[in-house]
Amino acid sequence: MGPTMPPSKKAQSPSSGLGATRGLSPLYREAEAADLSLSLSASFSKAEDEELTSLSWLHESTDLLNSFSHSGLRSVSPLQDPDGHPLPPHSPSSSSPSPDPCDSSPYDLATGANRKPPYSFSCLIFMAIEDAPSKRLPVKDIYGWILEHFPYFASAPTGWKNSVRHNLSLNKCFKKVDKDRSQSIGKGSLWSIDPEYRNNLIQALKKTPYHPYSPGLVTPSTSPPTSPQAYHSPPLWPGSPFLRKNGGVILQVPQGVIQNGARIRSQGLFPVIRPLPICSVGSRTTAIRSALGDYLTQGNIGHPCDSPSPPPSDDLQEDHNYSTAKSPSMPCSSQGPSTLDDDDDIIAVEVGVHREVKSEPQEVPLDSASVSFLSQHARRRGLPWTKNRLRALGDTLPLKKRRSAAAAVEKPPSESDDEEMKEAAGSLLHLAGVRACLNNITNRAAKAAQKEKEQKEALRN
DNA sequence: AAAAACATAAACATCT
DNA sequence: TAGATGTTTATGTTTT
Repeated sequence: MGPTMPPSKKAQSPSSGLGATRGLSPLYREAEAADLSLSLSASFSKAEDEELTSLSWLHESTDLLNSFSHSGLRSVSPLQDPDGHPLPPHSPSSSSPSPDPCDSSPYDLATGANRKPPYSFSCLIFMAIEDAPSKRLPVKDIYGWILEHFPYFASAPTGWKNSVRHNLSLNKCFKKVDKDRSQSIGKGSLWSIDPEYRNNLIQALKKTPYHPYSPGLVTPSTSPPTSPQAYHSPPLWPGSPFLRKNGGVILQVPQGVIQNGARIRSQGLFPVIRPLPICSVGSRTTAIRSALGDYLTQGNIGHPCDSPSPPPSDDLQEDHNYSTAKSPSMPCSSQGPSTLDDDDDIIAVEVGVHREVKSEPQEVPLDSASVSFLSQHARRRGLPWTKNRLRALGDTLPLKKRRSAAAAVEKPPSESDDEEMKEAAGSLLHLAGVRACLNNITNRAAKAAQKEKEQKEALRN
């Protein structure tokens, strides 16, 4: 970027973070996937092969489904081992011989306060601002919010404040609000979230393994989103206005509890921070996510984006300030600039299964999150073509001017939500069908067993 | 290996 | 003037 940049270093894309803290998600994701990802899909295929003659696979699968949905639901609830026994928050001395990916976390689950939170500064700032009633905060209050929710920073080196300011300045997701001189708040300005980039911040939070945006953290809403905006930018974290308006909030963490370095408050906007996934549970969930994901992808859900047409970019970092420009609208996205990647696919399945399991198939509520997630399930990563294009454009402009310049080449969102709603509904219903089928067979098996038992008893008598 | 994402440090300007 | 705030540059680390 800078003209003085060493040639060996690529023009720095000093994107202030939009993504989750690195190093966590990929590690545990991989390990999870490697663990039980085969078990469910294997079960499904086994069913086909054996023509349902054996029911062992079924119980296996059903258990997995249940545990998956439950683990998704009770994201802050007691973690369980594969047998359903509660696990301590973090057990490095786990008997598992294989390396535990969770151990690689820089996070201290036991105290939460000693280690750096698994959120990038941009996520922290975002949460702070979103937590403010007026959705705008002076830096000082952003400091305060971070300190209040992440005690780690109380004893952290003072540089973090510099990083916060650095992020505010450089991340175009954050916008300085012109301060009314009459209502001066003292030094500095108020900072707010640029609505254009809000979705991207949400996506960034989603990429954090413990993000409070996870649909798994919330109860399914029983009514559809009330505003069109909700379809595009569903604020799904517990306590969000959206949720408050549409349903309940699952909060199972006592007030004041510190988890993942976050001080949990029941009334806060981001009161729930997902605990670091314990692998025995996490691997299950990923297994199911993976298996169901494959299942859904194999022609069970058609999506316009599955066609050979160029896949949309879902690079969240396209919204970074320094040299990149706002990410473009996606031809198949109803969610604004960014689309979903594999992580989001995971969430999509999580939502679907969770809802399906919790309610009758016909009662599956379709909120914006599940709609978007499911509809984009099979989407694949695309080349961030606009990123390069816009970067080339932006590099020649002063920092803040790049934003407007980039915006000038933006295209408005074009995809209708209806199509995705239909697909999502199909996906959910399909999941519901899978589950119903499983239940059906389970019931029949149980009945058969019962009958057999009764016959034996009758014979004995 | 290169690129990208993110963190951190620091210099400097501006404002209160 | 001091300190807070805001901007920018430089560079290191880690992940993709």
